[in-house]
Amino acid sequence: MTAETPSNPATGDSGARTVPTLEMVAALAGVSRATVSRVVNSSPKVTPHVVDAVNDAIERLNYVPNRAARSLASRRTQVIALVVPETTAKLFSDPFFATVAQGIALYLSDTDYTLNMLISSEAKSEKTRRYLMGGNVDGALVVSHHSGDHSYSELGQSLPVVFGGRPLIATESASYFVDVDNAAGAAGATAHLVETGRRHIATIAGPQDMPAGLDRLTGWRRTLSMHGFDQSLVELGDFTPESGADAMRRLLDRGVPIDGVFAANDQMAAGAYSVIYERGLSIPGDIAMAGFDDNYYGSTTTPPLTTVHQPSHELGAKMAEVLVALIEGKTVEHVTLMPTNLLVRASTL
Amino acid sequence: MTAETPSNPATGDSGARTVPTLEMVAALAGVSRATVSRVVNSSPKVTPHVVDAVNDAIERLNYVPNRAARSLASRRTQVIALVVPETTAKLFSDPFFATVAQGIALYLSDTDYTLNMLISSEAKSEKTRRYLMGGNVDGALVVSHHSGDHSYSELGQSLPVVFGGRPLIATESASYFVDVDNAAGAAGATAHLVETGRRHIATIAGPQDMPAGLDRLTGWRRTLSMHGFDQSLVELGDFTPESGADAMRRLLDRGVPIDGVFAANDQMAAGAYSVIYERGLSIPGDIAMAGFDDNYYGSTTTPPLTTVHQPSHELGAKMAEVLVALIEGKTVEHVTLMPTNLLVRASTL
DNA sequence: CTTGCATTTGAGAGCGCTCTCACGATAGCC
DNA sequence: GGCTATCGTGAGAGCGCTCTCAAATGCAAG
Repeated sequence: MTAETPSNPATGDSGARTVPTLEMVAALAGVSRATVSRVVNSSPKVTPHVVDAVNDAIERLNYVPNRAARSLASRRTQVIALVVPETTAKLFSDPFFATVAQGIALYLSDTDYTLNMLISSEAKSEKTRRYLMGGNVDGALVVSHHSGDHSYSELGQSLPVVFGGRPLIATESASYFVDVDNAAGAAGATAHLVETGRRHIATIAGPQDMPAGLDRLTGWRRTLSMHGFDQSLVELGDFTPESGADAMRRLLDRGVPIDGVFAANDQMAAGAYSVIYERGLSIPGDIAMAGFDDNYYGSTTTPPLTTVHQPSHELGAKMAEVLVALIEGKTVEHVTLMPTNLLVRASTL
Repeated sequence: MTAETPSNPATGDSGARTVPTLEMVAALAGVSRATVSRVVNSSPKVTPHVVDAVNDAIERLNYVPNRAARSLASRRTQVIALVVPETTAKLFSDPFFATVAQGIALYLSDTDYTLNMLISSEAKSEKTRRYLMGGNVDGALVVSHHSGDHSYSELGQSLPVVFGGRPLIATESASYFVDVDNAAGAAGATAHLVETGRRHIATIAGPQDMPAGLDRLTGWRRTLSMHGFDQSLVELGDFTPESGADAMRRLLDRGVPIDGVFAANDQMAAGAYSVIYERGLSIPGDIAMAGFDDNYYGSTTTPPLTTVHQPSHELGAKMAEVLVALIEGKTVEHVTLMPTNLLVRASTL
């Protein structure tokens, strides 16, 4: 309405609405700063009657603790960094990642921690590292699809760090991570295929240099070996629909019977669909299909794809939970695997 | 490797790796604290030779300014909040939103500002408001699909706030927002249909209580009226594929000639596709289709959908840019519209 | 009624930084 | 050469909070 000054209250112009301080609350409540501090931090040793008086003053002044001052004095920042390597950020539109981030944010909104999201490009990784090490955060969460981004793994030695997704090489024993139980999910999906009567079950596996690709293949093998079935029907893809189609083509070209396929993700399964139809085969009549991820690709195929749902939201929440526990000095498991659940749809009858 | 203590350096146990302070840098460089501060903040009035000495000391100690102390002393937090109403967060997997967030983060990574992401549920909106007003952030960005979430609009009076997406009622003159130029994008897509020879152009509009729905319809009208074409071929949808299919069905049931359709988003366009094929019509032979959003739905149809691409990444960056300008006391436009660009694909020849 | 102990409260010293102000040094001027 | 500007630098006072430590209070026991 007026000029452009009111839009910048930081300047402290106009009414000079001073933000209330601990001091002011103390004065109003007729106690000392220390006591107010105790109430604010819910220390047990304060007389109930005093607590009320202080809370009343806080309410009246609409007091909010100043984070900076608190953190300076307590040497705790109450800030958690969410580090997103830029390579992953490119895939930010990836629903999986976005949902993980959401889970993290939601979990933290119930705590006193604040989420600091930072995208670290290759070029500025040194800046990021410095920021993290400079005592500006209490801990860090690193979410990444690429295990190569574990250049941040060394961070774990001087700052609590929790990774989303397990590193390819688990030798970095000092680090903490939360991941989806890929192997169990894949084993479950494969078991479901077996239960529906399939006996010649192939898999379109993911890249074997990615934990998700590796573990899902392992899960498939686990179920097959449990039943003594043939484990030779493996073709690799790179998680794209095209690679799924190619892999399916190679599988069918083998000329051996195939009545079920477990694809390591929904994209590849969707790719496989087109090839199956090309060959005049039906789903699930001739071949039952199961995928992994539970995303748009699987839900829009005809018939809808049976798939392994990942608890991405819960994964994020768990990451945050583990980190907070770590920061607060509790002992926690280095590895946490989140259970998946099978979403049975028409592609497996 | 050892116990679980080393994983929590915050405790300050073990080697007690003290974080270097300004004081230490000053001592090492043989100058006063004030001078180091000047160098760190690149004040112009420091002798070059001294600057070097200080930078040298900073390098040697691996010094990083303590954010809390700095913010306490300067009364600036260098923190920008990204407020995501929970209703929007539910749609976090929405690529549009995720990309906007990414644009914001990326822009800020080049500044001295830090991004604080917070999801505010209805229940905790008071907590969020307090946090924002409590001097913990220098400004806030509010991203939301629902104009109803502008309960945060009042924030603008005491804190610099920039909204992503324009509010439905623009009377809140004091607020700043950045939006995609929906009307221009829609007008452009429609103009493209005209250019390819279409004369009977319908539209599947979005909800008229959402700015995006409203403005895209306006854009369609603008182009048609410019050419003196019939503007009666309007059916409303709610941005879902199903609603698009229904709207298309209603349009075709009118029994009047239609040779082009502008759908207010790709999802509805995809829904319309199925109905068009059901009726034995071809795309673009009988009917040319254009959408809006440029997402997965449009790119996977057959033929691929001509659509309006939104600069979501740039939108986020612009929001951050406007907010930073605002914080720094500069005068900026209240309204910023980001240009869209038309992605011509096979659905319009 | 005094002594001792537990428990609540207050005083005060920082946390690491910014920023005002005053100082000494250099430069420019008549 | 003495005078006033100009400039770079340092001293020191906080910013709002936490936390230690001591004082004050209350209460049970002697």
